[in-house]
Amino acid sequence: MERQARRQQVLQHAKRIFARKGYHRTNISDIVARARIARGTFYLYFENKKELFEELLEQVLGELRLRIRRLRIGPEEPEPVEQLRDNLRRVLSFLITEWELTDILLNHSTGFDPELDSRIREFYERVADQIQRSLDLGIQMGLVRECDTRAVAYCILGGIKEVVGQASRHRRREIGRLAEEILDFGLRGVARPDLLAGLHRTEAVAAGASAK
Amino acid sequence: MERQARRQQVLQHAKRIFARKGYHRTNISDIVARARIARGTFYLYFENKKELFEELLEQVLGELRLRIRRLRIGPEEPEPVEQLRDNLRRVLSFLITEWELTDILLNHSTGFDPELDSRIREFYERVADQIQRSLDLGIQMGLVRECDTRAVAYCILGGIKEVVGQASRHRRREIGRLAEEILDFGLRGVARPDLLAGLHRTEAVAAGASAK
Amino acid sequence: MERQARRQQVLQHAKRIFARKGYHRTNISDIVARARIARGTFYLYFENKKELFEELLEQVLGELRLRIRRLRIGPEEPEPVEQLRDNLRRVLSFLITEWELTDILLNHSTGFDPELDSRIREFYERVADQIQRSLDLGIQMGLVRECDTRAVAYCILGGIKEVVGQASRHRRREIGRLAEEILDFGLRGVARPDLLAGLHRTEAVAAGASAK
Amino acid sequence: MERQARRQQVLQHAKRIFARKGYHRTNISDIVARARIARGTFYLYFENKKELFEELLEQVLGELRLRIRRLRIGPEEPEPVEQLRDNLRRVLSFLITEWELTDILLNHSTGFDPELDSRIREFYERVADQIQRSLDLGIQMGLVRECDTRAVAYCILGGIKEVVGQASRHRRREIGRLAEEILDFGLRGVARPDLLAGLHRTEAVAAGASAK
DNA sequence: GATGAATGAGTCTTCATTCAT
DNA sequence: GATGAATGAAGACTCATTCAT
Repeated sequence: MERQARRQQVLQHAKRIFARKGYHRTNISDIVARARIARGTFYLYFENKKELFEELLEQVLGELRLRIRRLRIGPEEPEPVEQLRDNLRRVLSFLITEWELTDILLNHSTGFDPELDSRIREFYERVADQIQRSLDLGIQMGLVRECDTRAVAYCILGGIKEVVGQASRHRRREIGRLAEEILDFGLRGVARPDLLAGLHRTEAVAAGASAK
Repeated sequence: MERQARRQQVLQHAKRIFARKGYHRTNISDIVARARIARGTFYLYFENKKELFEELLEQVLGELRLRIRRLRIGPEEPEPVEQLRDNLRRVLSFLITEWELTDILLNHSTGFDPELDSRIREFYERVADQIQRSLDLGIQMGLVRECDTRAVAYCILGGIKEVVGQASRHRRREIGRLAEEILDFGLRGVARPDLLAGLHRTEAVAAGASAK
Repeated sequence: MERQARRQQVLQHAKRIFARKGYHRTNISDIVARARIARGTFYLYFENKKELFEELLEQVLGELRLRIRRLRIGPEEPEPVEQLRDNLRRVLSFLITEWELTDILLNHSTGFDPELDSRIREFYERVADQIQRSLDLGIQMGLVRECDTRAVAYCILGGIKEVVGQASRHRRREIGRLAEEILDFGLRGVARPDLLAGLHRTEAVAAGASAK
Repeated sequence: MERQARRQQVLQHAKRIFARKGYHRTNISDIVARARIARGTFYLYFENKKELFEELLEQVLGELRLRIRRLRIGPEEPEPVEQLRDNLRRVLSFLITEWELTDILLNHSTGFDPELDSRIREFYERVADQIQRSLDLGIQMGLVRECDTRAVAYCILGGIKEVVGQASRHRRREIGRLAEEILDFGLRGVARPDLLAGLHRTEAVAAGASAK
């Protein structure tokens, strides 16, 4: 446990530096200087630089996986739109709190190790899958218009990534509003037009959705 | 002129390698081996590795700048939506043809040099600006619903990036359809709901738009 | 005394590891893990790694010194050949029992510390001296033919080292026979030819020798 | 070829240092300083330190293999003893000229790499095999007494190693005499006693041998 | 202009030893 | 006495860049 505490301490320091300088420009010297430990101490807790980095990456990916929940359908369950909103809020609030990790994930995690690259790619694929499934479901339920759900899923995923990236860069904190904005944009982008007519903002969609 | 030809030749080879291995894992040896020139020769044409990379980057950014045109409003000009569609098609067709450059831009260009990072960021900011301006204009013209145009601009930008990234990775070639899908999604996401009612797909929006 | 017991315990464990991996590839971690003590504890009992090694080395050298006795000449003393045989048996039986130490001495003790190197060299010189003295004595006594006794002493020493090395490597246990074989070979190599004529095997030499 | 020359130059310098300090205490800095090349240059010619060392080792082993020839029997061939003498002389003269390599082989080549260790062991096994075969042949021809030819082969091999080691250490140059002394000792050690009677020194043996 | 051998600063990593608890 | 976490000096290796030919 003590060991874990130490690891965490080093991880926290490393996180900051990686976020600022990226993987390659960060060297062991930077990390140990910042963490105020000796060179050798680092290697007591981590195999090497790459392992440390991977651990940070797994941290973000793990947290994100936890926060993205499948849509559940049932009488007891909240409206789909509500569930989407919750997902989005959970993800955004985590990413904006852990903006260093976000930055690492979005900007510094790619291109130096084929294995890591594919791990990240896979993660995004998984998320895109989930979005796509939701869209397909929406179509079945008559809430979503016909479209190339794969392409649209990527559009949505990309939109989220970009907004989050921007928000984390500028340390924006109005998560609620951002989530709403993204959701609104996304839902309108995919909703069946007749459900949107004459309505204003998201409530409209939600209302349309709840009209079943 | 001969000089330029030589530079281009080396750039082409480097492009491939950077796309496959990224900046750091690509070394001068790789490049000169592939370009069949001597190590020293490389430095006759390029200041250093970074300069070569920057040049490739400028190449994409330049091409993209050329292909993204401001919306022009006037009696002679095509419909705004048409102009957007043209922009999107020009960009996509370039990115998918030059998928190596796309890959470099989207996956390998960040995190190893602060200056490059900010150059890229700036480019994206500029694009986001343009999208935002279009949205603001749309609002003025009564075509676009009220929204946080900055956030939505990032959503749109991100969506395009992600779809393009996916497409370039899998060498997709159905640019026209992809452009349509993105456009459709984006327009619906921002259009005034009343303009969408009862309509199907993009033609609806276009119609609404032309109805002024 | 307790202290000595602890030292011995550690030494025994270290002995095994040194024999298997040699000085450089054996690290303190190996030793303390095997001896089930803490890293720091090691340094309570030994100055450092080198000292531990030296102690093992002194152990072999000391034992060998004890087991190699000078030839004594006198009416009460056994025949010279008998004394040689006893020396050889004592040495071989020790080396083969303590095959790890043997391995350390013969294969891993050289080349990493000038001081140790010269200590070992000196030991061998001393042994070579003793052999040479025996040969000189043999010449005086008319038992040994004229020869470069130094060179021959080295031959004998080298022969013993090699046979022992082989035997220890393969855990051979037929010490008596090996001793006999070496003795036989060595004695024949140095005996005055006229004493060997018409005789068979070592008994012959022994007989010739006892014939004075 | 130029490349080979350079390698050789570095090898020569490294040879000296390895002979003086052994493998582990020799570091790349020592070698490049001595060879007056840059750190990186070293790695243009050698994979790493170990590879360089192996090359030196292969050099000695290769040369020795060349110099140790099988006994050939036939009417045109020199006497077996003469062939042995030639082998011994060729080996000794090489080892004493290349005393650094000899030193490396005999004193510094063991215990830091399992693979190298076994390569050297194999070499010696091969030599021991050859000696043993000669002895077996000698027994068939009635020149050599019955004995444990394996053990005796090791005695002879060890004797040679020790004498050579001593000679190389003190830069002895009287190869001819040393060879004679070793040969004399060895032959007497193995010859059938009846062939030795009444004879003096090696000529006796040679004569006995040629008497068939 | 072209070449490619040479350079050496920069990094990671290991491991014997120390020392606060 | 015992512990084992921490230390940091030492050393191997890489690779962008230079320069004599």
